[in-house]
Amino acid sequence: MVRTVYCDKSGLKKGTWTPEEDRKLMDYVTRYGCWNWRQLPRFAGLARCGKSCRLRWMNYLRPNLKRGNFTPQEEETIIKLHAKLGNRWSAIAAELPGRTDNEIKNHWHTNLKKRIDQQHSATLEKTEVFKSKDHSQVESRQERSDSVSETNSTKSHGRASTSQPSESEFSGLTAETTASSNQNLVLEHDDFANFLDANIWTEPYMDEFSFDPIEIFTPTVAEPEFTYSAYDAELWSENHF
DNA sequence: AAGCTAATCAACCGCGCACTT
DNA sequence: GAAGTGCGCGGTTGATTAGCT
Repeated sequence: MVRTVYCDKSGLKKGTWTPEEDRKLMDYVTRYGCWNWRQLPRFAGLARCGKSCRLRWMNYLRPNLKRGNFTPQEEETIIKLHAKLGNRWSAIAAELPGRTDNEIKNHWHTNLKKRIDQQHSATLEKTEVFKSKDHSQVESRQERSDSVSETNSTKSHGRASTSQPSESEFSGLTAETTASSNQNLVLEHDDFANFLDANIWTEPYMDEFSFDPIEIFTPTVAEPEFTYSAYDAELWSENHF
């Protein structure tokens, strides 16, 4: 899962990082901090571009990074935040200590997105089933109504057989139907509402692009600037090398 | 065992923003 | 105000692994 090492035109190394490079970067950042990513590789003795160093540090070498599988709680948080914030991975990562934006982004694209899509299509399917079921009831109701009023009017024919029942058709139906005859329909409405409630991700997901980022994005308390002692570095190195 | 496909994830690339000169 | 520089972010790529036929 790593890119082969190669050098670009300017002689800068690209591709996977070697343990030696990691150690150099770790040592340097631990000792001097990341005062200038562009200059850093030169001083750290690395034939890498600053961007690459920054990325490696942020996504892999930075201490307090969690490795391994995402917990269900973390996944839940990601889904919620994604519904709220969209693809603002860094903002999402800020809410998940120890996780990087890259890691979250990868996890989203490889796992969570599919899951959400499945839920989304299941919701649509159920909605369609509900609509067609409801529609057929409207139609049968309309037919009965039509048959009654057939002698009085012939102009209303055909309307009920057109695609979707309108809102007025629904409200008319509620007003017209007796308690006993519409009981099933009411229950189904409730079931549908319950289904939507139970399917807690549906709404925010579908509403993803209609949020007001300024209104809903509540900045969290910034984490204190990372301070890293030589002892920590040693301890970390022991565990990782 | 071999070949193929899908999944995973580290790393690269390009763009935009903020800051400095 | 324009140009230059650095950084951060999000999208994309591609090598490797896992799973299936």
